[in-house]
Amino acid sequence: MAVDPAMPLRADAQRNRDQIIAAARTIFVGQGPDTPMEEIARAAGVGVGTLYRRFPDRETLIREVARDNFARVLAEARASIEEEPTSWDALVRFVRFSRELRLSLHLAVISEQAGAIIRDDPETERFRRLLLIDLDHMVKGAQAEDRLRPDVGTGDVAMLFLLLMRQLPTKLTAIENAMDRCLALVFDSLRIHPGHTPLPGRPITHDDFLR
Amino acid sequence: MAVDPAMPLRADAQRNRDQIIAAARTIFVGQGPDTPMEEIARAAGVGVGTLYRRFPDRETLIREVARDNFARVLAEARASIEEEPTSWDALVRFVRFSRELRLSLHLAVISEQAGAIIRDDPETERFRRLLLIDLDHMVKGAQAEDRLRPDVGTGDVAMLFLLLMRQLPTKLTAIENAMDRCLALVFDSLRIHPGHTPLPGRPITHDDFLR
Amino acid sequence: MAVDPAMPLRADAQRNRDQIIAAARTIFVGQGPDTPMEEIARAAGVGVGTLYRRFPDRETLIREVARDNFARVLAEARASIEEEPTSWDALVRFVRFSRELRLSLHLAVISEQAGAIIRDDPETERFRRLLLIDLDHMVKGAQAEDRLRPDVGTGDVAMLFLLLMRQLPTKLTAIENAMDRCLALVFDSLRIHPGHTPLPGRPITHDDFLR
Amino acid sequence: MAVDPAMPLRADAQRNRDQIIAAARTIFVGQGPDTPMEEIARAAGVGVGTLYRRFPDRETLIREVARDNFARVLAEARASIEEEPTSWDALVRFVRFSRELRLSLHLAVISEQAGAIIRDDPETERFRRLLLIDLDHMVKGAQAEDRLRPDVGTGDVAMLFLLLMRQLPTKLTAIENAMDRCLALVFDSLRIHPGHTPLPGRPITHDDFLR
DNA sequence: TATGAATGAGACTTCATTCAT
DNA sequence: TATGAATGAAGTCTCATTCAT
Repeated sequence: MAVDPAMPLRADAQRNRDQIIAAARTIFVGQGPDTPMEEIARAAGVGVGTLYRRFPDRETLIREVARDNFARVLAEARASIEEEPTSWDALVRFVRFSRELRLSLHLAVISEQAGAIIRDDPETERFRRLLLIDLDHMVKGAQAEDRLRPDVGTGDVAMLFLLLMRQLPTKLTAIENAMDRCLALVFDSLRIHPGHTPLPGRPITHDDFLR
Repeated sequence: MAVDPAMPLRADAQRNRDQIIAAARTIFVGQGPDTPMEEIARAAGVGVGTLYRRFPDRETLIREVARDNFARVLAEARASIEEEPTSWDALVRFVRFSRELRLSLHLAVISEQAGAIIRDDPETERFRRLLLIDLDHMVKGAQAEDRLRPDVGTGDVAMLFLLLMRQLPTKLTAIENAMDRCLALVFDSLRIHPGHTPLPGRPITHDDFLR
Repeated sequence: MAVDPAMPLRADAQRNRDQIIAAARTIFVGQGPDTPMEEIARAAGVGVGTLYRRFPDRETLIREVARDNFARVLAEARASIEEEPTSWDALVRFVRFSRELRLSLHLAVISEQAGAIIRDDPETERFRRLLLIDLDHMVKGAQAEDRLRPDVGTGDVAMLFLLLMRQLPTKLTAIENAMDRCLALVFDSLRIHPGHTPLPGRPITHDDFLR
Repeated sequence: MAVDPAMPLRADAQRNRDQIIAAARTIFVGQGPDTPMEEIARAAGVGVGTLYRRFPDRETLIREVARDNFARVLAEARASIEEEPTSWDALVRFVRFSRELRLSLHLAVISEQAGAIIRDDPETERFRRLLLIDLDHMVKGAQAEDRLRPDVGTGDVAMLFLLLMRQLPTKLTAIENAMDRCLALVFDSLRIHPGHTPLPGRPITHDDFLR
């Protein structure tokens, strides 16, 4: 009766699972992680029973959606590193395009409960570590390239972009270019240039972020 | 049954009202606007009945908390303008210290429902306009002082700080100085200095923000 | 603290009491006996506190309104007997004009709870007995006058008019003459005339109605 | 979430639905339409959840019970017409046996709210029209048979029986034959006989009843 | 004494989860 | 196995009654 996680799902079951995750992602973004399970099931085109067979409770569903999302972000990070000519470029691309990140962050922030679920999940934790390693790679690389100011740490960058990933009210999103300009400004502050002011304290490092 | 807003409340009723708003503020920050009304009442030291007599439904409570909060932020903006020697200093102080703003933003973002309530409230809308006028004043002033780069508009600044006001997971908040460093970085990007890169598009103005 | 029923109320207190009964009567007719006490108080132009000082609970209020109403009906019955030339005329007038009766009946029927309160009240019971005596007087008199068919008892008449007293939906009330025609028809059936069909069973008497 | 009325219910669901309607009918008659939903559910042998799945709110439940009841009354009217030898007999049978009617009427009268629900329901309106057509048929037929006095309209008859359908306090119901005698009296007034008094106004017709 | 504020029990309704078909 | 029906706990809100001003 219990589902053996080792055995791969039958094709149709896998399709169901994917539909549910996709539907849940969309709905979580639009209405938050408290949306009735029945509504999620409906959006996925399955009955609640099927939803519960795949994900025994809401907690599990949230966790799986978060994992799935983190995996996509990680893939994007890796693609950026591999495909861009410099670390700085990789960093810029990664931040610019990883709007995907938003969902995980959104989930992690929007509800105490969902946040706790995500924080406590070892699998997500693993993704986070890997992601931070990649980010660290980009940051250190960009500093070696003399593009990124040397007095910031990977943690500083992570935190800054965490803030920038915020979901904004729909109305503001509509303002043309607004988000691009914000990113440009922030990148400008990270870029090496004469006359930048010293930052308080010490750099926040990669390690500071792992508890 | 309806509460006549014109007539001032009896002393004890006013005290209760204040306690409820204070309790709701705290709880909304910690657990979001979906917290059971009973819990809010308990935190305020009153019965649910009293909570409902003062605020006929959750919507009203959220709206009132948001109004109260916006009023505080506005007061801080004015104090900054009046008490700081330069517009740039006023801007820095306002952003640094207006952590209060966080709550309204949090509420406006954390739940579609709460966001809609706040957006649709004409009183909050009024606060928003006034606040934006003050911000406009600071921005224009700081540009006249040659401290703020001239290619940003009030809307750019508003948006940037909106993003930075984000509520972060508790763990990150704990990292010493992290937030200060982020703010410093962003201010650095706003400050006039040689070699800053041009921004895409045109400045987002004060007006862009008012729909 | 308890109210001594013997001591007559002060003038203003008596006025309050009357206002409350009048307001309650109107509201009970319009919205039934479950209307919030606060609304009744408002309609009477007093605070709830005052309402409760006069009538310790809803049950008491319902009882008092019913008593008041029965007293009016009884007065009408007596006036009919005294002022009309024949018993038959008295009966017709009493039934035609005692629309007041409707409220008590309405109350007694509209809610199980209100009905029980009224039935269990010895004072109302007393009124009922007196009223039935008067009705008996009219019925017997009208039979002696050879106007009312002899095979009906006072109980038959009471029951018939009880049914006719029914509160009708507003729409129907609006139909011109409709109620008058119904009453005329029924009176026609009571009047002595040739060829009326025998009734089943035995006459329902005055006593049948007193349990 | 919404129930598609087109698709027939699963066998068990239909059984539950029927039980709920039956239980609600009984309880509405006994205690009025304000009885706690939980009590209705208990009487039907289901959980509240089931009750709400089938009838999203009290309003819907009241409406459905009323529809069901009207449908039964209509069926009785038709059976009377088809099975009785004369229109007069049909009318007598219909009125005598349609005690079912009582519930709808009771509901329509006992509470302003319930009355409004029923009046506003187009389906019930439809039943009402059909019923009135059948009644019209009986009345006109009985007049053609020279059994029913010619100076009454279908509306008069409807109104008279509406009044007679009233729910009486339990105690009175217990009086043997009492109701039969009332009906007999009223039928007597409708029957053609010498010496009946003229009625005021003009006959209330079928059309008067349809607004 | 009159007022209207506070209380809390209880009714309504929703939805996570389980279970019969 | 997929479905959607049933359940009941939990949250929202109302209102009878009590109590402070």
